[in-house]
Amino acid sequence: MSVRVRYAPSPTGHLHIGNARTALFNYLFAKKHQGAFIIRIEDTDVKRNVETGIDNQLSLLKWLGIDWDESIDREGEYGPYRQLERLALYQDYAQQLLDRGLAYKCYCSSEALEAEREALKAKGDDKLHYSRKCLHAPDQDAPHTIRFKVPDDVAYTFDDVVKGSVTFQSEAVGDWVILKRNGIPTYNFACAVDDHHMAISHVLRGEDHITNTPRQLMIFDAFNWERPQYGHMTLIVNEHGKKLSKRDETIIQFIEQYKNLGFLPEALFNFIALLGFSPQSKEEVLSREAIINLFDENRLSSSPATFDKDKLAFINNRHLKSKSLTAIMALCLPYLKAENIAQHEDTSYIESLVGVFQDRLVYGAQIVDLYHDFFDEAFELDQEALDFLHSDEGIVALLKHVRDAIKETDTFDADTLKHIIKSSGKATGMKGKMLFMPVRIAVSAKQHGPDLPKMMHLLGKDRLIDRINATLNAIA
RNA sequence: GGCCCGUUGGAGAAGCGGCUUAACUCACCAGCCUUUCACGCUGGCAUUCACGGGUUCGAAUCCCGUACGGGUCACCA
Repeated sequence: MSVRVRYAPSPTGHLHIGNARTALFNYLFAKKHQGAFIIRIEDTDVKRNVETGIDNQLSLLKWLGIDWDESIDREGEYGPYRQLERLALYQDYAQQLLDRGLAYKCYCSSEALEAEREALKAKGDDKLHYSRKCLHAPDQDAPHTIRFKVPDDVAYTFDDVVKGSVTFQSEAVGDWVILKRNGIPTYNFACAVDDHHMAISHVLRGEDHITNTPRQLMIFDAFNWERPQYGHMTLIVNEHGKKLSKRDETIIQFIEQYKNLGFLPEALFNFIALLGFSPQSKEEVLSREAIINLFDENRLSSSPATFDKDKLAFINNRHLKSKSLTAIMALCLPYLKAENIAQHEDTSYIESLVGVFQDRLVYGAQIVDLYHDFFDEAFELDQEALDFLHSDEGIVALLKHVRDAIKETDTFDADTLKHIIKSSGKATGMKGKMLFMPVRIAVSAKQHGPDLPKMMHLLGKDRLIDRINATLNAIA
């Protein structure tokens, strides 16, 4: 049987990191097994469908570098790929179950069901299952749902690709709705019918779906269809071990936000691939090709994957470093323009600026923060900096020498500035750290930063002189 | 509460009964390099795998129990 996997998003909003991960692993699985990757749109919750939801998600998947073989924009022989266009199919199967006595019509109102559940809860009942009140109800011409009649005493066992053997007893599941009052199937029913009809061989999805699996198996068994193989990928959790919630503001969770911040798609691809999967490799910074080659579903982790922001930063930084200066300039330019820090014409300025920060840049938009950190007018020496400046008698003379040399120079570039620092050192007897560090502090107020002469060049002559004077005043 | 799943260093994470005196990565620290900073390179960083029992010649690895954490129980997907 050929490998066919699917990613089944609902068009309810933006591409979440967890969904991107599901899509990515299915894509990798298909690549590895020379199978087909299908995207099926699960739009059965008509109230929540968002008009542009799907186009937006698909374009972001493409941006990440995830491609598919069949979907709404690439019809294969298993279409349509949108569930609302397949309603007749589900209705037909629901009718078959009805005819065979494996399902029944339920005339209970939502309110009545809600009350029933509340009552059970109040009684302390563990199961909260539907009472089967309508199991033998006479056929009526009234609005109804169709419920699947869950068989008694059946153990649903499946060999999960990541969890191993998992069993659910049928008693754990109440008679569940397969067709809603509006004639649209519920998720579990549509999903099972489509997985069969689209010849899906493997279902890789998040662990939050694991309790849905017995319901879907019931449908496969009822029609005697061959079950696909399931694999439930571990949840992505935050640093406190909680499932990533879309409301959690401490973690950026939507792919679009990363794109807007100037993260690299290949870095995100890399990072997401490491969420619940660990390649047999000493290296964690990997290209898409390397990840495709290294992917192995047997190395999917069964313990929760922690979303590690530091790791993301590291990975993106490393991918960024391997880029050409031109590429990084292109990445940073929009942010610099938006802040009026630079314009298209200033290529040599942008080149110097980006070049100076290239090593430490984590994402494109960060260039603005780095710029402000080092070039803003605000210039304040903290206690640690002052202590350092007071640590040697010769520092005042050194700074004065540097300042005067800057004043007098006609050429103003990084090489000249480097030369000025060196000759000031010679003239005042300062060297090594005691030469560079006072100058660094006097022009940036910081003890860490980019290459000193280059940074000084970017600061400009006037600002250098002002800052050195301010420093001299501060330590006088 | 029922049912499912998980628990390895400051952080991520390998390991699937002897090759583990627990890989690799991040962070951190030290040294080298650079007349500074950063990059880079080298080295250091868990006598121990939630806890308690058991199986075994041998357990982080298997079994049972406890604790803790999480997921799920819709006419949502």
